[in-house]
Amino acid sequence: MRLRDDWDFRGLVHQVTDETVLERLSVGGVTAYIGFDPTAASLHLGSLLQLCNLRRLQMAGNRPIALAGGGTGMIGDPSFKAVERPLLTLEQIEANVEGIREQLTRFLDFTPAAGPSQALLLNNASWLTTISLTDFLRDVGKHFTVNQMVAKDSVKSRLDRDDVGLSFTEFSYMLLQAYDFLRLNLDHECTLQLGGSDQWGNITMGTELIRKSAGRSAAGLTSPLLLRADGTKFGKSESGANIWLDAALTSPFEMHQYFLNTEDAMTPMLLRFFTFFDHDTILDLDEATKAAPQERRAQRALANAVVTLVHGEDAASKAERAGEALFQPSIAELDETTLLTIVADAPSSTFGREEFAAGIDGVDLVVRCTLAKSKAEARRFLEQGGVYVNNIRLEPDARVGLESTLHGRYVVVRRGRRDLHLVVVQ
RNA sequence: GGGUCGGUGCCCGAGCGGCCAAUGGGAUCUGGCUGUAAACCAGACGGCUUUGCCUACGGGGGUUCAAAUCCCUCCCGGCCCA
Repeated sequence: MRLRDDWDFRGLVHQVTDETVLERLSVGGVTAYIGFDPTAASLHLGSLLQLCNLRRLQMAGNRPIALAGGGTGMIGDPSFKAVERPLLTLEQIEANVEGIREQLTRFLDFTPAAGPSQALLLNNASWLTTISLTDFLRDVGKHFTVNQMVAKDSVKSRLDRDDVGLSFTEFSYMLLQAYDFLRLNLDHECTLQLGGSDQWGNITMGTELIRKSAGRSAAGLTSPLLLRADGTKFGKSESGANIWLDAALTSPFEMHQYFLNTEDAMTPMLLRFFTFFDHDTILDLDEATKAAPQERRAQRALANAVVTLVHGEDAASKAERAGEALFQPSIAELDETTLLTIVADAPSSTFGREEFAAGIDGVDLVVRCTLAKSKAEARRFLEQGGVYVNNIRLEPDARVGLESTLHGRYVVVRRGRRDLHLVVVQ
């Protein structure tokens, strides 16, 4: 399968600077890069598409470069951002880059075994923090006019607003990213930059700089922005939190559940973006959703594929089994080992046997399990019928005691559809 | 530095002396229907020792029986001028 046909099928291409890009990628031997912002110590689902794209590139015989934005992270990309962002400290950024490095290795082959398509991880701090201001203004700034910079869609909305402004610092960001591309082009023969469609403006600044200052040609390719059917941004949990790739921040179980709950309309797109299934498999799954949506075969395949990719096969099958058992009332009939496997990812807390024997008030139980932020909230959940003990709804004024324990010491407390907590009585 | 407009709960935004824990929208949460979806419907949405009390409308101070609302001052932001 040629990369070009594959990417067309999957709808991975939004814009390209020229039509030869996909052709060259299909042949192989191209060095291409994507930048990752070290705004946190872990990447989240927002970066998943770009990670997959780099992986696809490499599989087709090209060399991927993951560029950690240790230098640009100090400035902050204003593209399509509504407000100025707080600056991160150098120490924060360095720590974040370290965390991200680890995650990239799951997607890309950084070993010499990959030969000419061996992946590289670079940090733009190495050149951005050492170039002098005057050099930068002469060598980079001179090639652009403020007129064109102001006209960029990515900053236009900020300039048009009358309640917030755009600092010079953030405004300069696009020049830094352009310079990154130039450096990679000169030092690593990198001729292509990929990104989300919001990066188009920054990418073309780079290709322009390379043409003007080095007289070389370079290209850009953007992927569509991931939107949910209702137009909102993809990749946040129900509570608005990010779904992280770090298992310590988002358990494999949560991630699995997230994809399992994908609405039908989104599933075909996510299968194309985030899995490496062949086209027939994908078309079959599309068909399965139409024929028997309640079975959610496509969602299951998607969830398993993504969790396997990010956390490995073991974690994926564990997450799947946990989900199956969790929503059955038969939880009380599970043997101890199975039960513990299922709730392994859930947060847990320990209660003393004596206090538990006396019976715990429902409100206290929910608060101590951190399933509610306050007693008022806990009361609300109870009154609304949103608290379950061992999958059985807990009445508002009920107490929970030893008779509720499974195997003499476990109680599975659930808040709402899918917020779990394991109580261990000691 | 000068002028001017503004800073309200997660976000947007109304209120402009008491009827304000603060209209409305969004987000979120819980429930219902379903398929552990989507859409839709209903309810909730600062805290507590919960018919009451406490904390909150950028910070501090003041006027008043009473302030998110008036005054002073400081901080922060937008725009214009220098």
